[in-house]
Amino acid sequence: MKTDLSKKSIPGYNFAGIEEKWQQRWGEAQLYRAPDKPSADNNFYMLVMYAYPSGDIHMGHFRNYIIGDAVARQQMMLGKEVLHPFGWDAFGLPAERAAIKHDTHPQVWTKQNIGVSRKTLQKVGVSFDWSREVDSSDPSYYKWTQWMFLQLFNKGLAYQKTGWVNWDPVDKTVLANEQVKDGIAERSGAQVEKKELVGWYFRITDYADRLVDDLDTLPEWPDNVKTIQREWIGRSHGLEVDFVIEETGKKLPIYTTRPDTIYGVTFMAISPEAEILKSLNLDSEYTAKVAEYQKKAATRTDIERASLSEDKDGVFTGKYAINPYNGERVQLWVADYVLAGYGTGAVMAVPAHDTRDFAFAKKYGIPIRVVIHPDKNTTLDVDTMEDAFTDYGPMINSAQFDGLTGEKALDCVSEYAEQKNIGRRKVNYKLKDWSISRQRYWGCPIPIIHCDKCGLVPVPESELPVVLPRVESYHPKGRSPLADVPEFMNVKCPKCGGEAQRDPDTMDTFVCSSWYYLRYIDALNDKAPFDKEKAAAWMPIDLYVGGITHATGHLIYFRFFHKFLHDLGWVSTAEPVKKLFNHGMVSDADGEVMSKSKGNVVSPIALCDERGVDISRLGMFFTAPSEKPVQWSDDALSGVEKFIVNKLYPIISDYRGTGPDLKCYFKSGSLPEAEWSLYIKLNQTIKRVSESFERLQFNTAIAALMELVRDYNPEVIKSDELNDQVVLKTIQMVAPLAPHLAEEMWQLAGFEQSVFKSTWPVHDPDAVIGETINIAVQVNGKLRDTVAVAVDADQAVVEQAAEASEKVAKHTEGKQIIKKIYVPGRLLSIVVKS
RNA sequence: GCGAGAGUGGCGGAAUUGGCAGACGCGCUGGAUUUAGGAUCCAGUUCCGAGAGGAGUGGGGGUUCGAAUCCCCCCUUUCGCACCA
Repeated sequence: MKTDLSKKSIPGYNFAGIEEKWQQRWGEAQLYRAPDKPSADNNFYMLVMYAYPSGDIHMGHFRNYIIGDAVARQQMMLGKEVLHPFGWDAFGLPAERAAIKHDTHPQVWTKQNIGVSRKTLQKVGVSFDWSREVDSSDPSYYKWTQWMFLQLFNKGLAYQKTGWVNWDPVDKTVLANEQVKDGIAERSGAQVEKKELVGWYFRITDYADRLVDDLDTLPEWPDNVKTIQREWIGRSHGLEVDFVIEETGKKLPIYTTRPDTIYGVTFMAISPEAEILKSLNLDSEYTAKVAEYQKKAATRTDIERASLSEDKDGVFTGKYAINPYNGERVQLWVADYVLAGYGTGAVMAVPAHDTRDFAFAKKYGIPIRVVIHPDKNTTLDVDTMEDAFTDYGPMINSAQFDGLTGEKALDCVSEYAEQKNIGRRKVNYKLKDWSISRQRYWGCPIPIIHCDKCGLVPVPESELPVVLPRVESYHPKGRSPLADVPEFMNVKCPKCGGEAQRDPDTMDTFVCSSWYYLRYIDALNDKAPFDKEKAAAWMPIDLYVGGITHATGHLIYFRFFHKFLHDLGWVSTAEPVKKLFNHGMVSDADGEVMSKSKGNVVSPIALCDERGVDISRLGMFFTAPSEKPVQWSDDALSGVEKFIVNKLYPIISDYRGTGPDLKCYFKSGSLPEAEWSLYIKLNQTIKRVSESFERLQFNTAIAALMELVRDYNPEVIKSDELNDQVVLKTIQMVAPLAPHLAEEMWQLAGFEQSVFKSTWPVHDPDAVIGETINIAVQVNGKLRDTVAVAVDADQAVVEQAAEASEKVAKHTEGKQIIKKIYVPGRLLSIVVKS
């Protein structure tokens, strides 16, 4: 791929040589090395999600990282001190699985992959500061993950409990709710089972309110992510009402968001897993039936339960509960449409005003009582109702509350409960505490010691890290492989010195990724996870680029960690990230997600070897705006390849060597027309490209550069200064997108310093509009002609020009002109009466 | 089912706030050069029409001098949530 540049002694475009040369020089010059402690107001923290080292990076990573790279490089040119680090999310199940498959050790496998992936990233010229690289599976890192755990433990935010968990029967481990979708484990694809198990949890629910409320302080986060997080946290305001079990007088609290329907309760329903069920003392004729039902419910997965939503079933317990509002006695049922983990695990059932309760009541012939009407003049008839009426409306059949509606009704009914001490207002969340125990080997050990005498004892900070022992066998057995390693398990209790045992579980890898962005700031610190002052200077992250898949997982977890660290005084900001950007996914030409099993993976490294890094980058940028999904096809490269090889690179041979002052603007009238219009084109391009960068829409930036290069014709340019400004500023604008090429051209132009040390061009505000402009002329809203007028022409001049147009006259002749609307610089709209 | 977004040429996509729809690129057509063309250059390329002209941003209605852009209804599609009481 040589270009003939015979007119001057400029070598052809040899991308391989250029890439190698500059990657080496940039490395030597430590171009990407971020200052240890930046000035507080002139820094930019550019973060991309760190990578799971599975083999090599793929096109999705490539896209993600070149977006971040373009921003980082432009920020350098804007004079910012830039932190652009990278690292490895190195613990986790896939490493274990792959290691088992290849009969190697997870650590070996992981380190190998890190080596390969790092090399690829360096090869594609991403401007990471590798001196800050982190590896979450390295003791120097996970020492501090354990430290984080201990901080949470000390504040009572890390705790152990027995609970119903999501059990992955394939990977044989517990999963967090965030790792299960539609009852299917995200990683293994297995149907998740319910299991009652002891495990560690983080009390993220303590932060639920702040996690919701502070979303309002993030204007630069995409709305969809904020909405997803709000719904995931699922805050609702309601009332907890104490119903009473008739026989025993024991309280049976339920949670409702519709206190205004409380007089419509005709039965109660309890989840088969609910604790209260055990204390009911069922009569013998019901015990077996209920037990059988519980058993059946336990074998059903969540999806099965949900898919049966049309057909609700349950069993009567033989017991009754009393509604504290009206003293009514209602049947108590067990039904698996009631979730054990939400509210109190029991609900008041109002068939007339809840679809689920309605279906259930219909099935079992339970009475339905209407207590809300759509409005004052419409009444509902129980006999003809086909579905529940779930909207708000005036209360009826509700004693003293009759006539109240909506907000007011909720208020009064709640108020009454609190006065009579039969209930209390309550806020509930769908968000559950974060389950972090994993019964697997390849993870961060939990720094807790179990002592018969002292209970749960944290490992003293001075003894961190608790090192993950190197073991031969780590096959999943359903309990942690570490439990079978006595050298690891058996320790002395740090408190009493007696025999004690370590915790055999390892942590969810999302714990590791909840604070990695802070470690980058001070990656080599062995006295603390990071230095507070350095963090205060760099934080918050100015831009975080990643895929949307993390909206309910990582992006909630790490906000939680950050807030916790904020409370401890370790970080100065309440939120970690100022601007979040989700790039679109990369799929193959048929729209299929690229995966090894499908064999449709396009390797960025192969692409870059074949076509060159800069062409590959430009191809990816040009094919779609960054937020949209891309169906990758090599066809996307042909346009940008021609542009680079035939158009852009050769302009360096037109450089005349004046070394112009790039800050110097030309004055209107100082250049002949052709040159002035090129000067305007240059400045329009600078403006468009700069704006495109702000929106991360590199496709339009490239389009603008293509236009500029197309319009650039050195033969008609007499001013060497202008000519050279165009050449140099074009190189600068293309530099963040095609760094090697730009750097090479910059050097050929005679510069000794890197183009990334040069200053990003600023458009001349007096030169973005030409001397004459075209004004559109509409008649009755239809475009009839355009007229060219001087840029400073007033309405009268434009009207005159419009009148002179035959095309316009054709539509206005003999008609009465009602009005004329003039939009300065854009159009003239003439309204006529026909 | 609920919620949010999207729908523009053969294709990827442009069009800050309502103001010349289709920038830029791919593909395609014609031409030039060439032994050759999967190279390069020039011209053309939304649709209908020979032309004048007309239609046109998923479909239908509306607001406006003017709508891809705002409002209402419908269709399609992507994503999220999915018994949360």
